[in-house]
Amino acid sequence: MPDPKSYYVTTPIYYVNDAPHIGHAYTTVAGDVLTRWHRQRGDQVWYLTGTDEHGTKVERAARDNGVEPQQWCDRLVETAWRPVLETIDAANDDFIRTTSDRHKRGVQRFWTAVKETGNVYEGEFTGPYCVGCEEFKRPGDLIEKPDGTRLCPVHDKPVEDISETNWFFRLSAFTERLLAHYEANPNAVAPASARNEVISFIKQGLDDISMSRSSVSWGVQLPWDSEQVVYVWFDALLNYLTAIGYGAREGTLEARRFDTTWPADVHLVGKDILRFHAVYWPAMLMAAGLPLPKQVFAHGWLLVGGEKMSKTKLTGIAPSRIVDHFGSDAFRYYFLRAIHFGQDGSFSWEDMSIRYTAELANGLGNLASRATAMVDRYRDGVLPEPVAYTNVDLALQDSLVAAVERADAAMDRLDFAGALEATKVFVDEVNGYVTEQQPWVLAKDQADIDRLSTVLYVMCESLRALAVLYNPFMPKSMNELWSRLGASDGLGEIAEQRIAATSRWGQLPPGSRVTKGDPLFPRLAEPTEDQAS
RNA sequence: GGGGCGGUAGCUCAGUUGGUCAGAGCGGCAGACUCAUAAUCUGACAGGUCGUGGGUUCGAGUCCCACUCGCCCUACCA
Repeated sequence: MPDPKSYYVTTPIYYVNDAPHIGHAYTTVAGDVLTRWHRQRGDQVWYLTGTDEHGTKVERAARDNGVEPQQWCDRLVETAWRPVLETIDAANDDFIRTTSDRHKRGVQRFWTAVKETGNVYEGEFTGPYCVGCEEFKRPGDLIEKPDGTRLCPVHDKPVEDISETNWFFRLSAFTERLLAHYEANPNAVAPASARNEVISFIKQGLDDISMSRSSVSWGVQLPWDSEQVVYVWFDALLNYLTAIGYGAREGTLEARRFDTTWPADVHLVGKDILRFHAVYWPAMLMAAGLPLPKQVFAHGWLLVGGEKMSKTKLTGIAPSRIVDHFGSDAFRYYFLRAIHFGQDGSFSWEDMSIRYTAELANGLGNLASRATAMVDRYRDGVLPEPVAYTNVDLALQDSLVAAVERADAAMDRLDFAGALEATKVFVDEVNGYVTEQQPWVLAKDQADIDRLSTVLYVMCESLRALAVLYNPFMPKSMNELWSRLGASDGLGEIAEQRIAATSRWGQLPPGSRVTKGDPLFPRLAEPTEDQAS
């Protein structure tokens, strides 16, 4: 029997030379939540992230610091990039580095194969070149003087048009096929705004694009031309293939992985690199005769003070700054809850603080406290058996069914905010239920003992479902909640709970040991000026 | 220059194919309650000429045109 196809999600590989900021973490968290959700659907999942390590900037930075580029990359990966994954609690299955042997081999195989199809040819590249930067500039970056001369924005000196002999990828040959692909697969680029942008770009007509550089040395050498390296994008994009065993010998474990993993189900990308993923990348795959990714999803920017974060403006915020204060779960929750995936969203400490307090501390966390404290106080921590469900109880169960359906449907659209909204509605309903049923009043009258049992059970069983639904978003605290409910004895690990079964009522076994503890999401002091600056 | 997206209550934003669509959350105001993290719940409370100006239509945040403001892409920053 063939292995099932894995649900394969990727993040962009991050450029090592940048300092990791919450924008990078945002993408990684989204992929992590998505894959955890799919694991709880029972899917086979493969989640990939990694680093992009080639190019002039890296080489120059290494030399400036007096080390070899490889050492420079090793250091950045180990001290900066891998730790971020820990910080945000990402459970990626693999981490690909473009300087790894498996990647470089794969890149060379890929381009050799494409060259054999006739889609790579030798040509002349001409562009504005800045001697100071030692690199070609993008025409749009140049400062145009009234007399027509163009200046490098960095060195404020005139650029000159320089030609070099490069190898070109015959992108133009794929224009029609790309359009046909996107017409036949409207979800292949999402959201709709991104699709529009891609399609109108393709319709303008595509030019062949240079896929090698002779002026750069820190890169993957062309197998057929030792003077040139692969242009970084046409090296970097291939990580999605090389990481899962592209080009491995048939019969090997790697080859099997490739067969059961490719094509990717979702490439998560920032909207700035949409074109590479939705135009060049599928064209490359077409040239190589490989299946196309099912979807490229372009998310928006995190804005700070209304502006895109940037290193040069020093508005980049390290994930640990936020995680140290709020914790990784709140980090994961906040960015996916407050911002509609696909759109830009503003981050501010104040907004995060407000939402944390309202939704996690006062909403979900407090609900958990009320439930566990009452079972502890009224029943010595032993979950009672429900006696008779009233219409109110049954209505709440219906609400749960609706919440699970809404959340699961939202996740299909990568609508994280929608999934969290649907779940939060249920939290509010349970809080309302508790207030109306007044178990503290029932506890005062022996005649209400059965009713109290039922209400307490409904509260805890509701929390059981909430823990499952929130687990992909907030694995640490939901695991804690799971154990406070005493759920693992009867139900097993929380990560093993299936989304589809979440709304089936009555899973938490009566008799479970319920324990109260410190608040799941303690109220926090306002972030200090120092933290917020 | 070309292309794309956005401008809806004080704040952050939802609003499928045009007709209870003028909404949610937060904040504000009023009340209830005390199990809980000074948390929770209720309100048939307050708050918007849905960027501007035209147009199509019996009827438009919702379609068309123009304008304006903001953001993004246009060969290596999520």
